[in-house]
Amino acid sequence: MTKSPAPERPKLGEFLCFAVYSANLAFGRAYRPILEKLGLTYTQYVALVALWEQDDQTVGELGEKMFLESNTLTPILKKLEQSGFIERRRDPADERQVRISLTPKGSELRSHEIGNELFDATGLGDSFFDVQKSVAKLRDNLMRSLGD
Amino acid sequence: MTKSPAPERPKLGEFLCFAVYSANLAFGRAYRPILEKLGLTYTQYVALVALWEQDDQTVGELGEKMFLESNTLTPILKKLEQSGFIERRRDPADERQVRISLTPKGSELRSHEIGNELFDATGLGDSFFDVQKSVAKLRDNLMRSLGD
DNA sequence: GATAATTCAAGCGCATACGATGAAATCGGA
DNA sequence: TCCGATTTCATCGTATGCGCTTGAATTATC
Repeated sequence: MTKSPAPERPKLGEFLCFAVYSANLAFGRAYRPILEKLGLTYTQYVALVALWEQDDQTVGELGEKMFLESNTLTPILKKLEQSGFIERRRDPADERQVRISLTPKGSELRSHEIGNELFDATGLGDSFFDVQKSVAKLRDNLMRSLGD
Repeated sequence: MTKSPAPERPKLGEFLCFAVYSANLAFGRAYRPILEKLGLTYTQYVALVALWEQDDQTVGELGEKMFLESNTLTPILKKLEQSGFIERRRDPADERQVRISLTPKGSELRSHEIGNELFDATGLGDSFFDVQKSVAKLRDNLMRSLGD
């Protein structure tokens, strides 16, 4: 019997899901020392970025952009409120909704350009934006395939 | 005073860190329904993949490949042991180390080709492997930059 | 051969992340 | 108007993920 051609099973490092999984851990660790001086966690930072793009959002809108449910977002937003970066208050027109808005302290942070500090660390050079687009596309495709 | 040209601050979706962050969430959700039929979580699955590549590793070696610390890995491995996928036992030569090895049940799972089921869902086509390489490179660059 | 330094897994506290559920407010049809 | 369905946020339980610390075992040094 001839030995099978051995389909060369991919090694762990070659799995895309694993690459994304570990790259996310790497980003978290790279950001940690920068953010912890500001008293922020990585997820809290992402929430602030979303609010810089569009202030005064409801919990649901913010969650849609961050791909998070309210049950995950609520404790994070309460922390950001405690730290004085944001305000949470019920919408008078619809008391079911909680609107999130930046405080001056939260807005001010925007000028720190934290994200730019890590551009070099990615080592991607000119392909940075291509990778960014590809990964975003990957995410959107996966999300869409879940809706079926 | 002339209005500044507005450096066009990147929107949230344009941040690479956010793309990776959300793509990781998307992968987790895509894998969940497949894996939960097998009684596995996403991280538990990644650990099994690492063991398929190389059986009989120590907790430390496994953690190095998965970019996880032993404190994170230990409870995950205990779950996998309870579920009957792996065995944990102290290395007689160095009793500090715990060696992890696959049970028949754990090895058998390899033939399910779970990863292949999601290839189409990524919608990347031929660029799949390019993206995989880019993201792995990104991760390695970030990790290396942390060592400085 | 005793002691100090190192290594390694494990325990603890905190912070996400998600499914299931609950509670309050709103909406919509009879 | 009234009552059930829906929307929206919050709570609870479980599972990662990390920094810090602990305790056991090995290695290095004298």
